[in-house]
Amino acid sequence: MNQAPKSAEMLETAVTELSLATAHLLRRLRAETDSDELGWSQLAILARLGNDGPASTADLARAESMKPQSMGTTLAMLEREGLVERRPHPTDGRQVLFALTAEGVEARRKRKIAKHEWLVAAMAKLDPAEQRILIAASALIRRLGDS
Amino acid sequence: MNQAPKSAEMLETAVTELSLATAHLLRRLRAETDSDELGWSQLAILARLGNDGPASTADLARAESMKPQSMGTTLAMLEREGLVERRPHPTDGRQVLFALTAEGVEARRKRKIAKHEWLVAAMAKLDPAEQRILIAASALIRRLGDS
DNA sequence: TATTGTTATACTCTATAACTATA
DNA sequence: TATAGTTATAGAGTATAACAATA
Repeated sequence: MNQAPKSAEMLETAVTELSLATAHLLRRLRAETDSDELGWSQLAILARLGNDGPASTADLARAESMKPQSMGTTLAMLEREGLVERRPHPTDGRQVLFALTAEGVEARRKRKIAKHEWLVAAMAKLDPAEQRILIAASALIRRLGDS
Repeated sequence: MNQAPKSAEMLETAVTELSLATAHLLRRLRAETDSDELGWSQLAILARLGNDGPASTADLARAESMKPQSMGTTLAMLEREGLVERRPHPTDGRQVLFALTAEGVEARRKRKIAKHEWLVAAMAKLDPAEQRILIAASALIRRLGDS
């Protein structure tokens, strides 16, 4: 008996645990958060535009596993709040590039703090080894989502 | 420079990564799943009733970080599908206990497999050390959600 | 013909509010 | 008066369908 998952059944158990636990964490996090904050996909869009620069609706939809129509709706909200702005694509007249506004840069910095306050406090209570596991797992979870 | 988070800022970064990555994974998982499956909270309810036995609406709501009204609605759906059944509480006439039906036991076994098929495949591609990190992290994430 | 984006509509999940019944 | 549950309504987030513009 070693620590590695050995069978499809063990992987299935692990996957069930992972998905139910993460679903619960996100529900909890929403319950603990003041509701006029930005949603997860909205924060993800700000992060992506901040890190990678301007991007089109279709690019962002692919990156965040959403349909382009849904991404369009979400971008329209962020635009209405003044956090992103439209730019014409230099060569392709169909595309619209979205970029962070100055206000969007500021929102990215500030508003994610409110959203995460509860989780920061909860994570601060873990010991350093446990925190390291979660940090390593975050990178793996991102890879799974992107794969 | 060691591996442990040392400041509030490092914890904030870690928390942002964790929440955005998990939110993306759950979106992706939904996109990859045939849509007539059970939702996450529905699967969580079946798991909890299967592991811990019958429970009331209020108990389940607390356990899954939902409002009792929302839990009531969700339980009503599961009842309509024949997966859970009502029982009177032995001593408290206000409470209703919910329990898995035989069909619910079966659903718990079968339908979560369909829901998780994609993630099992993705996780199977990780190496054993990475799988172990995710398994350890799942338990921590559950603790964070319950805390 | 394929791709990008928009608009309209609908569905899922969860919340809030108002109510009834029991403790 | 406090707690458990129900019903009605609303909101966020995302999907599908139908369409227009550009490649």
